[in-house]
Amino acid sequence: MVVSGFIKDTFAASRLVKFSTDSRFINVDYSHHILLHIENPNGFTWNAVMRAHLACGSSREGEEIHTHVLKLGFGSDVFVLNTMINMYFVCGEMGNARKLFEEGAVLDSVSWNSILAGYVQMGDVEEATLIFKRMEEKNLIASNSMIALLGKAGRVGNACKLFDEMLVRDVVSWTAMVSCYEQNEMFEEALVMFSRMNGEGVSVDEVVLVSVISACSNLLAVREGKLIHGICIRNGIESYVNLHNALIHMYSSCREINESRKLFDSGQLLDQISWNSMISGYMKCGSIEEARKLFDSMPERDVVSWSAMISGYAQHDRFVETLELFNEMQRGEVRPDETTLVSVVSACAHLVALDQGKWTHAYIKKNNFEINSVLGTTLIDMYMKCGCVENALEVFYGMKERGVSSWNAIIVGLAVNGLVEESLEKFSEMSNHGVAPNEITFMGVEPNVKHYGCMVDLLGRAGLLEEAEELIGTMPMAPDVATWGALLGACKKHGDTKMGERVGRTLIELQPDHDGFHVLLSNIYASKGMWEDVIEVRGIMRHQGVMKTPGCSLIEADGVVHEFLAGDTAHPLMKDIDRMLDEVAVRLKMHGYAPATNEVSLDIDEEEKETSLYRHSEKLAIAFGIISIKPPTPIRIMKNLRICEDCHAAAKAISKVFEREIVVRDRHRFHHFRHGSCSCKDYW
DNA sequence: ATAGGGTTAG
Repeated sequence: MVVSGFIKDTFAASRLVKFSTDSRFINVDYSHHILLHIENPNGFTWNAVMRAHLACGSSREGEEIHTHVLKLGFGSDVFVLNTMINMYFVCGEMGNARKLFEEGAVLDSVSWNSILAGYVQMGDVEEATLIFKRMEEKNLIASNSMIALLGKAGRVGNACKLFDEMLVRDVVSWTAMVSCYEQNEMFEEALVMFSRMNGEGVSVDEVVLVSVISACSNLLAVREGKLIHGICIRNGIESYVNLHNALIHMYSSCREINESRKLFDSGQLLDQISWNSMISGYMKCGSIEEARKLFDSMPERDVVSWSAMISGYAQHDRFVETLELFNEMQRGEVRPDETTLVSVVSACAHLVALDQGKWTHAYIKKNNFEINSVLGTTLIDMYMKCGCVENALEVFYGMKERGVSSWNAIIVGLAVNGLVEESLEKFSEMSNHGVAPNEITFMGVEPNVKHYGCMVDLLGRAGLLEEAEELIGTMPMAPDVATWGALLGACKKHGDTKMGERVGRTLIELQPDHDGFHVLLSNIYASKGMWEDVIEVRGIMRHQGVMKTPGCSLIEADGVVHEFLAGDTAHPLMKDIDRMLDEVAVRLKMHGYAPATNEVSLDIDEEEKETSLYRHSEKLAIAFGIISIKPPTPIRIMKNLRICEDCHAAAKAISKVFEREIVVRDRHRFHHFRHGSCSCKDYW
């Protein structure tokens, strides 16, 4: 369209500008061109021009026009003002937008909504909330956008409250709530919200349907999915392509891949996402060959199509095909991206294909791919599985951002490669970096609350009491008695009365009938001369009828199981055992081992301490073992509790001096003592 | 005329 001469009709000119911005041929220059030919541009015109700048995101030229607008006196046109606010925040200049807003002589509800929308789009909850609070009239649009913002910020409670307080709600308000739940992985609540919405007779649209179908996919709720599919059909919007794709995805997530295929075959409107969804659907359902057929027949393959196939092969342990397809991909036009490479590196890790792995790493570096948290973690895993600790560390140190998985990969990898100390070092480094460990951090096998217990114990023994307590605070499950017990023991050992008291009281609450914790707490008080507290704890014990159960060890000799209790003298061979204990003491002393007289026993009363030091059940059992179990059979002792520290020292000494192998099994693991050392160095 | 909600593929 050519504009010649001046346009007298301002309205027509403005429409022309608007056309240039609304049409697909957004063109700032063209709108300027028209502007030059307009005799009397009005607010409408300037607004249209501002919109052109808004659409192009060119704030510098926008500012020029802004100045011009002010000069001509259109600064007080509220439409122009609002569009300028909008333009500035689209260009990321909230400062300018805010300045306009605060200085604006005429503000209407749209101005308020616009400035609010700016902060909402930036995700700035604090500023948005301030603006929202300042609004005299909390209109529908502002409330809706606040709900969406709160949802994205994870503040579900605040979003609900706002929603409940609204006097008028429309489909957008409900959609904001549905998606608020969804984004916070509260999928059931999202469905409930949708059915409440239906109950109130609010008419649905494709936006809310797409959102709620996604909730069904996540819940694998195919029954509800089908109901919603029916709603789509009744509303005549089932062929809306996004909705169509969401349904295809929903059915394949629920393993009804044939339903997906029906939709796929019936769809007049298929896009790239439809094809890719179908392929990944087949992969998810294990129909690898069907996925391949579809892939081979695709009119156009993008990086997602390739990645879907490559990662599908990797997820089904078809690693050779993973690498083959990746090689085929490189012969074509489509470039892989970070996600593709994760699958490839992961396949290398499983195949322990170090050469291909190294090649892929080099490829990543050469092509300047960003080694993000996921890709870096996969590389670390690959190198660790191949035993290349140095390469893994190099990747680790080169990473900009490290998630908890990255730390896990390095901690577990080091441990698996036998570098236990380095692994533990990384563990404490992880805490220093403010990354909370998860279950996997505590080894690749059977991660559970016990691993926390071990780690708390380990940290506690090293005197890192605060770290140990912090670790308990980050546990994803409720800390059990053993975990708190480990920390209490550490408090006792390192003389932290304050923490010990806190932990001891927690424990007593948790398990009021446990004898050991009462005694331990009372011992902690006793060691600090806090006699009144000692008396109180002893009083609680008496009051609750808590009896101290003695420690117990079992040992088998000639097919007979012998039981020893701490302080127990009932065994028929007790005289021999006593004699042997004396001999043990003498021989140990001869070899320079000091008798453990200054060790305070953890589970024995103060007054019993003197007499029972050598009557710990394990020590009795060891003495008995030396008498009854002929070498070279190891002396095998079973403890139903954790073996205590002075016993451990004794076992080490005895294994050396008496040249006997001793195996103690507590409820966590086996402890082997040979030639004066223990197998589990990491533990003690 | 200007302001609000969403999702689907690796």
